[in-house]
Amino acid sequence: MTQTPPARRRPPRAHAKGENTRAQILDTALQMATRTGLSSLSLGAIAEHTGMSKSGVFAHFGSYDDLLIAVIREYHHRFEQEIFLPALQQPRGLPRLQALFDLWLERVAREIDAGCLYISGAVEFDERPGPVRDALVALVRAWQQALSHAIALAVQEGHLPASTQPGQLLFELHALVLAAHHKARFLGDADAMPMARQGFERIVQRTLHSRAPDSATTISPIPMTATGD
Amino acid sequence: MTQTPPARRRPPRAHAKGENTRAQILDTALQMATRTGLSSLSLGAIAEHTGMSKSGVFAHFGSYDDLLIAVIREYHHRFEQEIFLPALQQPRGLPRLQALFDLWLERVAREIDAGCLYISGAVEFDERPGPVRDALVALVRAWQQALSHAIALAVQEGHLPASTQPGQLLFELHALVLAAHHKARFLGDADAMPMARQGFERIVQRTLHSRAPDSATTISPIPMTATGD
Amino acid sequence: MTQTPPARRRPPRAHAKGENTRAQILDTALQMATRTGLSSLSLGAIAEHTGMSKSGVFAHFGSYDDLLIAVIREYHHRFEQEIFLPALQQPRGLPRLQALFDLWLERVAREIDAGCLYISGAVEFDERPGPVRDALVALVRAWQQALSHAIALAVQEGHLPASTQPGQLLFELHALVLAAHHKARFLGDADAMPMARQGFERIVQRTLHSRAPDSATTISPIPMTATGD
Amino acid sequence: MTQTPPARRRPPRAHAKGENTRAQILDTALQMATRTGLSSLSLGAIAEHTGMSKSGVFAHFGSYDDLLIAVIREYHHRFEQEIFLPALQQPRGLPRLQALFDLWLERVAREIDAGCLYISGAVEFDERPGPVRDALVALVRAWQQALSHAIALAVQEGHLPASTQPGQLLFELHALVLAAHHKARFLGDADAMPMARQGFERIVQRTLHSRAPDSATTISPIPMTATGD
DNA sequence: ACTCGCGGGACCGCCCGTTCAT
DNA sequence: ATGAACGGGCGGTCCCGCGAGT
Repeated sequence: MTQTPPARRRPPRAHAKGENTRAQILDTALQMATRTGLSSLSLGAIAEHTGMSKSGVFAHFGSYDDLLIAVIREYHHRFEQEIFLPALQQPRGLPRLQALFDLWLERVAREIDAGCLYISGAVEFDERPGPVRDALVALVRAWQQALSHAIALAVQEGHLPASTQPGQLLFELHALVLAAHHKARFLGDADAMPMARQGFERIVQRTLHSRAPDSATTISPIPMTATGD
Repeated sequence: MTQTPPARRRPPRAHAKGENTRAQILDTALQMATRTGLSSLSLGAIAEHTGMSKSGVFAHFGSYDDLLIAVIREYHHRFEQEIFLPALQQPRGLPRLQALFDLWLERVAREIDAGCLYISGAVEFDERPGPVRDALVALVRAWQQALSHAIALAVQEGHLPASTQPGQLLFELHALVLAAHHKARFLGDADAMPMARQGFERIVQRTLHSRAPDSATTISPIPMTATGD
Repeated sequence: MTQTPPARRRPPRAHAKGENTRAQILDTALQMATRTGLSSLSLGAIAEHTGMSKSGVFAHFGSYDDLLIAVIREYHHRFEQEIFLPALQQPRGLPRLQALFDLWLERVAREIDAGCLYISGAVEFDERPGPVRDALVALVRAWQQALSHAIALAVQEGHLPASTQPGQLLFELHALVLAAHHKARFLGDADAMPMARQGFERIVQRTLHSRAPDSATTISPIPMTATGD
Repeated sequence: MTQTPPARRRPPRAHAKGENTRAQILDTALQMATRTGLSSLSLGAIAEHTGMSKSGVFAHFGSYDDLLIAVIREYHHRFEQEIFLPALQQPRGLPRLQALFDLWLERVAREIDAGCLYISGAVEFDERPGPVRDALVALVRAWQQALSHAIALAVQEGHLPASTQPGQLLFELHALVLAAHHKARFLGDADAMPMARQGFERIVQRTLHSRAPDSATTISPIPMTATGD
């Protein structure tokens, strides 16, 4: 969950006004992207929503691709603020992992202003190589790394058995979120989130039972400091 | 798994030449769509790939939306031929369910001429209401119905405990395929398919042990005729 | 009001079926043209209205222009049947002239299925030289010739003074009809026809008074055979 | 005769360059429209005539309809400058009415760069409802209002008898111009203008004699200031 | 330094009249 | 009399640069 290098073409920003405008553009664009997908972002549409001119929008980013990348980075930043950091408040181990999962899930299936860019973007760009896709992949990988780390900590804490395959578990948790996204946003079914949550519990139960069938079924809150990673 | 809502404008086709051309257009378009997404389909691009003129392509479908719908239906048809029907050869119960899952999975993660339209289309159209989305939703639902049926048969055959929650199981299986699609096509990881398969096994184990821990762990091949559904 | 030479490209027609179809096409096309103008005629639209295929429509006329010309000729034919011939029933002189004027006027301002092709076509083709315009001009001239002849007869009969300038009178009568067309169809005013009729009366009164102020003001029906021209 | 409904989309223009280009586009488009009709205006054709790109032309008007409306308004503006305002220089009453008629007539039958949009547009849009037609109707009505006003002034000045029916007179004058347009531009006859002028005189005579046969036949130039309306 | 007006070139879905073989 | 296919044109939108205003 570390940050990738700064913008590629633009000189280092100094003037506050331009910064603010750029931030406002990104905010608007991000809202549009999470609602109707990255592919619905056009300079004209952003300009209309922001009340600026197309070229005014364009000037803040060297190209359309760079704008997309900036939007993705902005999403990543907010994702960190709203999902990753809050989850760090939870004690390390299963509670934190569960928090990461729940917060993500909540974001995915939220009704308005939602849609996870990591998910919709993945499909939109899965066969369109280029810098945008590269940026997206990098950030998704960072997020998966963070999840992996949380899993490792849970093993380390003894909440999950030592035999746990972290990659497999990550894969399965990710799968649940993807499915929730699909079921909620595409099919329009209302029970996507409880199903994903139940899936999480079932996975954890299964993991616990596979090698440690005698431990407690309900996860007790673990009284450890555990704020850093 | 059979569903063919009536065409909207075109009269029933009779002449063989036009049929062939139309089939060839659909074939080309389907290849393009599975490789780079439905949104990459344009009349001009299809015309170029087929060596026809734009208007020649257009004339076979009353509108662009109708073309998309035809592509989706064609995908559905092939999906039936290559995944659903072959799986029916397996004895009903877990073997057939596994076959459905495996064949689907294989299609999803194939390297060239692949990508599952049910998955990519879902994201591309999850915020674009209209007849195209409706057609897509209908076919995805049909496919999920087929999977549900297979699960129910597995319960009926005693391969899965009576306490099985079919909806939850379907959700989790679907999740694995979505994740495999994501991991293979977007992230480019090679181990997507084994992970999905292992996920399948873990889910089945979980289901078996959840309420009926005493039944057989290994699935014996079931000696029933069971070719129909 | 004499007929111009037959079609230009098609071989002499023999088969009755083809004749009937062609007549039906012309009928449909003529309705469309009088309602929405010659420029709204397209092969596709005609095909749809007739239930035929585009090429089926096309095949009956060597080209689009020939179709237009055929439509214009068909209009001319009906114009003769519905306006010219009935007016010939009136005794020659002012009564017949008035009948020509009234019948024409009625056709021009009729609410549905109306619009005089001689008028709308004149504007649509006034700067588009070619065979269509030539045909249109020829038929309009024929009609004006007929009007001129009626005027001459009225002078000859003594209903109009010998000093009458036939060309000028024709011009002014034509003007009234054009104005009625404009006022009724474009401006949508309901009083177009009475104004045109009053204009007719005023012109005739003026003509009568200019040199023969002593003759009868009301036109007495003239008891002559007068069926031919 | 002044009427400028608010523009529909574009912000108020400030930069001179764009204004100039827009004016040049309108000028070119207006020439094309007066020569070959409003329906001959297409973005591509205008672009070609102006040496610009289609999108360059398009960008100056929010839509094709807005372009047409702008062309019509431009015509209206020039009409005011070249016909209405000069006629105001004539003393009110018959001289001014005659001037309005003559100047209009001259414009209608001019050989190159001519054709009256109020006339050709009326036929082209008489069956095509929409904003373009609405704009055209509004401006034609404004012009007719101006003519009506001039007629009323002529009555007021005693040049025409009090019994004059202004609507009828307007109708007949309009008729003459329509007929001149038809005769000159469609039939290609050279004597359209003199006929229209003679028609004007005959109408005036008719009006004078209809109820006030005792007044002066020849119109004496009226020695009044009367420049405003 | 920032923002904008303006214009371009490519492409979009769609419809046109036309040809050709059947 | 038809269906297939074509080439060209339609109005409209896209992303993108240039030059000038502030």
